[in-house]
Amino acid sequence: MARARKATPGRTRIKDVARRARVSVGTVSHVLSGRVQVSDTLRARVQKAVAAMGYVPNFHAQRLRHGMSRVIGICMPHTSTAYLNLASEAFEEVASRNGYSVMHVFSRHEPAIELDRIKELIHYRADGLVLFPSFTPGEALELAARKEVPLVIVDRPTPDRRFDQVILDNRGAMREVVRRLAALGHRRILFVCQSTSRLVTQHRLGGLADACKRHGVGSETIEFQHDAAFLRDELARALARKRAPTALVLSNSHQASLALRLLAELRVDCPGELSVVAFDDPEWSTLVRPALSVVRQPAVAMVEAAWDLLIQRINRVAAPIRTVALEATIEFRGSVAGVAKAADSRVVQIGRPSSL
Amino acid sequence: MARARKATPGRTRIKDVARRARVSVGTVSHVLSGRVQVSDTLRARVQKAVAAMGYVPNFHAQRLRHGMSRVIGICMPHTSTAYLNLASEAFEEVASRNGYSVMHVFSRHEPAIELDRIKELIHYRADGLVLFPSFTPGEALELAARKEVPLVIVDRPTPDRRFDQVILDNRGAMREVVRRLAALGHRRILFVCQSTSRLVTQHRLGGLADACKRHGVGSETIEFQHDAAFLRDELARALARKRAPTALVLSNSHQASLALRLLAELRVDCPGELSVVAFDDPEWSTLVRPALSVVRQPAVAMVEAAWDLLIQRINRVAAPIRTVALEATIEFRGSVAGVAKAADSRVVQIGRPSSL
DNA sequence: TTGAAAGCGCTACCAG
DNA sequence: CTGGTAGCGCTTTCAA
Repeated sequence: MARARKATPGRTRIKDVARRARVSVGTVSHVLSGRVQVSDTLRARVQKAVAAMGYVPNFHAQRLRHGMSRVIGICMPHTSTAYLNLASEAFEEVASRNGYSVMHVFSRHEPAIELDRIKELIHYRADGLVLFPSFTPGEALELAARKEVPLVIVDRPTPDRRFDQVILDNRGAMREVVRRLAALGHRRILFVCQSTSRLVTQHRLGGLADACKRHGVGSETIEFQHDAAFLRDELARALARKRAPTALVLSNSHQASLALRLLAELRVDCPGELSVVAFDDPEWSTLVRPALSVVRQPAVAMVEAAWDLLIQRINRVAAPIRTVALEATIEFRGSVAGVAKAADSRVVQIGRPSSL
Repeated sequence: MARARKATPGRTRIKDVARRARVSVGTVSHVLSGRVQVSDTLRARVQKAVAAMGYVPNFHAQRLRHGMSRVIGICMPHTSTAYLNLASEAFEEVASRNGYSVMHVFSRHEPAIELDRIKELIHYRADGLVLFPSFTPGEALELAARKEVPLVIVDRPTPDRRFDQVILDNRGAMREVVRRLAALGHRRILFVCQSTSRLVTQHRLGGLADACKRHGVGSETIEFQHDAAFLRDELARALARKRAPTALVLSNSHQASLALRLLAELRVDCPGELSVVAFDDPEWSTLVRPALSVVRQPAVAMVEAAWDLLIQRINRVAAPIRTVALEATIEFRGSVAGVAKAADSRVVQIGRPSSL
């Protein structure tokens, strides 16, 4: 390693192509970019040389030259849910279709890692950023704002007025869930959430309150801070009561899988005694019996909306900060049953029979 | 857009830092890299300026200068299985720990997309590539070989002697599965695979044959080419026979979920009539009843092995081409039961009782 | 210890 | 239409 590697060894440079085609580097560049007319003769020569040598322009030189990287950074907690998966693939797809590449990083729900990864993305000079934020993305957002990197927040509503956002219409989704449960005769709904301090939870609670009032349904909330034992006890307590809830709404698939386990332990019959609905749409929702009823986020549509917003920012389209809220798809399956009006708390199977 | 954007607007350059610190750009660079001694006075001035201006070096300029990108590309079919997820996150983690960034692309099992993505990665001048190959990664591999980009193949054994590989010890895993089934009294095993032409299937078939011979077990194979109806018929036929198989081994979680459905349709009792084991370890394996028995790939270890191999290639460590085969973890759960010796095909529950 | 300057590979300007 | 060349921001050599 005598002196700094002269060029990347073995890779052809534009100069080599030019020499071989007996033209100037400028001409090669013109042919390649197509932005300047070149005579057929020379163009043919250049193209032959390019093909023969398998020439691929040096990305870093190109980017250094014109300031944009044509790379979009995307940061999400992980990809171990169907939803994030779908989002991640859809994003790669739309980016690729538009001539962009994607740089993908994971924050693992850790604000510190998130900040670190966003830094990395900025360092790499991503033209724009898509962030599925952690619970406290403050620093990362601050950084993006300071660096003036276009960024759009997806998935988790965030109280930050500097960035475009794409979120689920949580309030509307919750209203609709309650409406449909009420229509099935449910009159007491139990809602489990991580923490009421989150904006997403507040939106859902808002929808819950709205709809409960309208349909004459009672509701209660368990704030479950990752504490399985606590959830178990609260669940047991709520269900043991005289006028126990007949429907349970869970905030995500993790809670759903936990709750299903707990209900089994507690020997609570689902949907006989308790109907269950969960936000998120885990892969296994149709594999368990009874099949889990879900509130599904429109992952692809959300990502496409995010793309549009981001591209506009990147292209410096003047526009006020926007928040796009998309509608959820609600799918009631075996885990939800109707409650007979007459005999209070008597439950009637409504999903298709458990043919598995 | 009068003339080509002069520099990235708003971003500080090393020149600005130098001016502010009243030193030359060389000195700033020296301070930043730490590779050249700088007096305390100047170093302090530079550091202050850097901090004050929030200076971050231009990545592309750095890379252009010294030829390596410190970016590793990773290409996998998707991330919608727990295994690929884990692998993807583990890889990001190990890369980050080693000062590399990861560029993540998905091939969707399409050789054409795979080739395209690998091209992209090479275009970005990734220092190295990790490939979870499609079934026919030939062209992509050819490209990497031609461009002399270090690449390691992970997950799916590939008949290509130019690259390091990290794979599961499929032969060993299959042997062990059979050994354990045999120990439980199973004497006829049914193996379902996608296509016997695949190397991974051949390895597994090899292990199956070995172990069947050793333990006096009979085996048969269904080659299932994504044809659910065909699988259903074959399954029905096999199970209707006089000496029907008592254990079913599936090649992946997709097959597993399909097979579970089909067995239910066919009213086959699992594990009563048929024990079921699947390669892969889907998230839902412990959520279904009976819990699915699995052969789990050591995702993290595989990725770490891949990293080591790759880094050595990147650093031009001379070494012969290596294939690292790692051991699987086999977990028998409710879906596997013992077969009583006396009454042929009489099955005994051995998993923990179906508490759910 | 410091600074000046060459040059990484490319694009785009401008002169011919 | 074509070619020469400046310069993107940085690192590293070399001379002071």
